[in-house]
Amino acid sequence: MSLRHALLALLTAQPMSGYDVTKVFDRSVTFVWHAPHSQIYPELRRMEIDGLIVAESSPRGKHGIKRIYSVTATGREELRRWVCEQTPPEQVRDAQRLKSAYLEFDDFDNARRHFKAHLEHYELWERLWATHVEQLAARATPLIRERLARTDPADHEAIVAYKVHAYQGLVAQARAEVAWAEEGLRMVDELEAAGSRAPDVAGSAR
Amino acid sequence: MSLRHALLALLTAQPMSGYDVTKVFDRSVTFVWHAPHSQIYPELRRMEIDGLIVAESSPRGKHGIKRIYSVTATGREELRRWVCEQTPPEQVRDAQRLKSAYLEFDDFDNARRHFKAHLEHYELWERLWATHVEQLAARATPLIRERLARTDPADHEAIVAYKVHAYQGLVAQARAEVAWAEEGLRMVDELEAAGSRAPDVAGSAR
DNA sequence: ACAGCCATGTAAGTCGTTACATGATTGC
DNA sequence: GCAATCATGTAACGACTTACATGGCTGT
Repeated sequence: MSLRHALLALLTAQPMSGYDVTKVFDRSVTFVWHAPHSQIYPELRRMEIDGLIVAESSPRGKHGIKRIYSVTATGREELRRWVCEQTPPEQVRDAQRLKSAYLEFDDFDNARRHFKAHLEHYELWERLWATHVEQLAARATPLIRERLARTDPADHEAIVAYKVHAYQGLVAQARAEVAWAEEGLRMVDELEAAGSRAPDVAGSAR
Repeated sequence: MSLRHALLALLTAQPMSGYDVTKVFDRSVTFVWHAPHSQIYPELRRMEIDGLIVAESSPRGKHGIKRIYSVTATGREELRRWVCEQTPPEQVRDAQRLKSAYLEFDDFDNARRHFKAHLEHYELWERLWATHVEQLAARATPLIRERLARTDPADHEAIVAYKVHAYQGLVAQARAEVAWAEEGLRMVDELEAAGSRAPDVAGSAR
């Protein structure tokens, strides 16, 4: 149940509405966890019921209510518990890689298209994450400013260092993916040059 | 629905029982996709209903039936369709990294334990995947032998190359994770040496 | 006889995706 | 007046996890 902890972590920086959270989650580059609003709103409600957060409600129009959530002492304790706990590493489940292992069912052009898309995707994210690392290191994002403003200055160095390091990990991953896709493109060219049979039919032999 | 395609891909190498598949999935290093048997058995049944695979059944003891599944022409076509189709890259959802970004809620010793576990995990998998790459390149695993025996020799080079490349991607990922964890350990040492405050209480300031 | 692995399932519950739905405010 | 964006939800379905459950075969 990491969505809950992602939300808790975010709200320790700054009290926010559900909408603000969805923005940070799916529009900004700020996060290592994706979730759609249809998952976020109900989870915030459940967290409120469980006493991890409290909402300050104000009316919005005739019907709606706007809720600004902030983390309670219980929520803070739960976040601490989760961070301290060792969680077993996730199991591999990598559809992109799985597919790449069976490209003999596809033709060379499409295989190249496949690796090109991979390349472009990770080049983009490498840039986004790298930019975010810079901004974190410069303590320049609104969120890190808020977080630092709410914590003891003696902790600031560690708070920033941990976040910078986490995003650097994502940058490194992205670089590895870019290199892998480039290698894939070279491989397809070589296979084609070596005159491997048009693989459209490969695998259908029996 | 990639489990379905992972199963299809596997069964194109060689007809197998559900049990064999679970072995390949969770005991051997052979795969880039994890799934427990409780997910595999029902999925195989559904795939049979959908005409993607057929079972050759033989009785086992008084009650049980042993089923050996093989891929039909429809199944083969479905696999081809899936491989050719461009799938959007997965969204980030990385609990380990999320946690690492909030280690200020933990103490230095436990933060180190966290990175050590990460390091050991990926060192292990790097070895396992690297070994698998070697064995694939040497065409030495039972599964790749079977697969090659059932396909046109003109395709063998591509079939092996794609699989080798896929697993090399996992090896590269694992190396990046190892380097990241080592960097994390250095970071914690530096933070401690620099005398950042005991972070047990960090973040609880308000 | 017992251990260990072969072999196959069900069930309950959680997590996540996709689509549907509604209304308010702000700026042009 | 309209578009864009703010803001908040529900519903259905599918994917995945964890635990429970059963029985066969093989070697010692």
